[in-house]
Amino acid sequence: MGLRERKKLETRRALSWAALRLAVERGLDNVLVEDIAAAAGVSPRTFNNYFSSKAEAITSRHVDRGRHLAEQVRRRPRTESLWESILEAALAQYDTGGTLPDPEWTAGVRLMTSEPALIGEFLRASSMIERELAEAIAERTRTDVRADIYPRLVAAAVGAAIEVATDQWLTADPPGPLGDLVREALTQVAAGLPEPSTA
Amino acid sequence: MGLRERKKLETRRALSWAALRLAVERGLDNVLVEDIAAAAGVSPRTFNNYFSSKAEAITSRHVDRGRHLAEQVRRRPRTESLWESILEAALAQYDTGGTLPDPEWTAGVRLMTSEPALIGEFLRASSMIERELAEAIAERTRTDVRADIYPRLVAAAVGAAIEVATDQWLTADPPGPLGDLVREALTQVAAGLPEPSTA
DNA sequence: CCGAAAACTTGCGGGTCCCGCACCTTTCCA
DNA sequence: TGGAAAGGTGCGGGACCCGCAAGTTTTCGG
Repeated sequence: MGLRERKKLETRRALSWAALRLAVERGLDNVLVEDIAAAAGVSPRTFNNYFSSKAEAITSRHVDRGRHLAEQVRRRPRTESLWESILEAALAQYDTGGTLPDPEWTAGVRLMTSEPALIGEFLRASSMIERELAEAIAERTRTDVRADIYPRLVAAAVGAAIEVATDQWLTADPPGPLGDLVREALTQVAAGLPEPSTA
Repeated sequence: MGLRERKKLETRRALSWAALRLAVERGLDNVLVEDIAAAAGVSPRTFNNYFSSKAEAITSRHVDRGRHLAEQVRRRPRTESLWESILEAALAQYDTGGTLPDPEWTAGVRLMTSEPALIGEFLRASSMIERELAEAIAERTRTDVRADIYPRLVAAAVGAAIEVATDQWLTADPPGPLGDLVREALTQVAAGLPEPSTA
């Protein structure tokens, strides 16, 4: 990888990181593009060469994380069933086993899901991720992303499960382990979300 | 309902309708807030008293449609299972039985899901709808939207299924009946999305 | 029916955003 | 090593969105 591309990636990371950090610190409305650019050591004009909006810069790291999940699903051994692979890949990312998740990530998600101006872009990012996840699933199941409804359906359902689990975790009063919630959500989805018996 | 509220609702409808129509006709970038306001017979400033952005105005009708779905789930007879109710409510909205769906709606969805500046707001709107749907499901299943993961999980899964079905329908080359796709998607989700046997 | 209060509309002004364009600097590669 | 390609920057402008302070319409109690 040449110097050129390395610098670009570095600048991109610096910008998205600065955007997220500043927005968490002061609130989105108190952060100008100018501030983000300054914090990353580039001109304001350059900011918009990398991201087309503040929101996109902030959600950029969320996208990276999601890509990682799709990648992991792809790497899982074929001896597993699809749902086993998905569950394991998801847990590898969300089950922190005892310790708390990265506080920076927590603050980021909390910001993106609460600030009205960010929610849309956040969901859009999730949607992009689901597209990649669908590709991975299509590969695994030998289905066709364009012709078959199946891979996108699974990807969307998985995305929904993780989203709900995360949201529940963020608002739960005594915050239990996030991994457990993700497992619970995915298991229920894979079981067809049977109506709870009103015993 | 007083004269005041009636007029307000009328203005709101006029604005969102004008926004959608103009955007479909000329493309989003060739429509100014000024144009929308003019088409609805109010001042530009008034536009932003009703909607906080062009995107919100356009997606407003999508929200209305979604609310209707949640409402219908609520009204279904309790003799049905939850999934029966959901399926019937969804089909009542999406199965046009033979005839083609409202071309205005089709154009609207196509616009909202293709124009980058609208996708975020579109998903945000869907998310709002899912929240209401979750309430309806919680009511039906005597679960708690805040404490239990179940109702939101179902709502999100249903939203995902409808979204995928719609998207598939929009891009399918010989466009089959939308109702069939929605039925198929919801049925698969309710069955736990079993991995297709690689027969 | 009336008059004040409440609600809505509108114009103005300003801060911000985002992009096209042209110019300059840096990196690449033959 | 020198031209080509790509990235960074400043300028300028169109558009957006909101606060504010009138002005106007609807409401409602007496």
